[in-house]
Amino acid sequence: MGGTVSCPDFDLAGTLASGQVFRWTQGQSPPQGRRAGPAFTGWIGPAPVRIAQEDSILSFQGTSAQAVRAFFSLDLDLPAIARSIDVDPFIHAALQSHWGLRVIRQEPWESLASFILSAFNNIPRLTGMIEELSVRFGEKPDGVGPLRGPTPFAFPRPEALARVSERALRRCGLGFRAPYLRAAARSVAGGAADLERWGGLDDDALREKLLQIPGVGEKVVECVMLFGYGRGGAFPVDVWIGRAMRSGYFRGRRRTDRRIREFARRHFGPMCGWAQQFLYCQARGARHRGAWHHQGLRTSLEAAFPSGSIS
DNA sequence: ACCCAGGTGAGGG
DNA sequence: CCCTCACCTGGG
Repeated sequence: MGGTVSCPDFDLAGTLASGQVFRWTQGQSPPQGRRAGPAFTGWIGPAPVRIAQEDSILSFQGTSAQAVRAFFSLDLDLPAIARSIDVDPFIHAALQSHWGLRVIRQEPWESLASFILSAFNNIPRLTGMIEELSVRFGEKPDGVGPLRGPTPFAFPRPEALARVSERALRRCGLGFRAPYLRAAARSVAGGAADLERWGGLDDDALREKLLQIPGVGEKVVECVMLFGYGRGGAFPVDVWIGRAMRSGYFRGRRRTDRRIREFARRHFGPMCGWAQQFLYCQARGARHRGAWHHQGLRTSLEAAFPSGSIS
């Protein structure tokens, strides 16, 4: 299966690099075509996929156009979302710098597991852990031929991980996260956590349910809601967003994550999760450009968020 | 060698 | 509620 889909207001490379998903890699050779961008390989649900962008056209192999659209939220109107969250100079700058960024919708289980593993971790290591788990416990779909990515193994199903000992999980480098992931897998596999059915719940009910899963706290809940269930009103506050928000909206003063989240929901409205993604990339971009290594935190954030503070 | 990382859960104020 | 702290490892 393969084909093309139209993708206005979309930045494939930027979206895949924005810390929402951890199993996509840039392929070696761009597909034929003068203005084609690099090809990426990864997974959309159970299917290994290869995909490349040329202007406003996405060409892909391995899955359906509908799956591609859903995965990258191409069915949503980014300009409309942007207008709704474009309420101050900080977010405005972030929207401009990262135009085309979209919130990805991946499977709730993979999202849940990935963000459980993100605790007190860094992205390179997290990526390695997920890779290791997939190689050892993921299924290999039949007929993985021409579009084989880095790993011909799917992300492990909860049933598979539920059978694995904590010790074996630790051997994948999970450290103290091993019992958390194991407990979550057992909870899902055993039916106590019915991720599929929970898709029908409203935000508050879903939040409450997810929070009961072992190893899942407020931050992970928001990530799963945003990246796994497509809930635009979720607002994960990680260290990067925390810094950015304190700097931009609270004059650098301490605020609890909860307060930051509540402020963001009021301030940005029902699609605040998208604002989060843009601000996250903006804050992280400042670090990648070296700002935080060579200057103080405050000054670098001012570089990342060029206007004066509000609120 | 040394520091630190996209958090959670437990304990106490 | 809010604050503090320990926590497995391996990238940088």
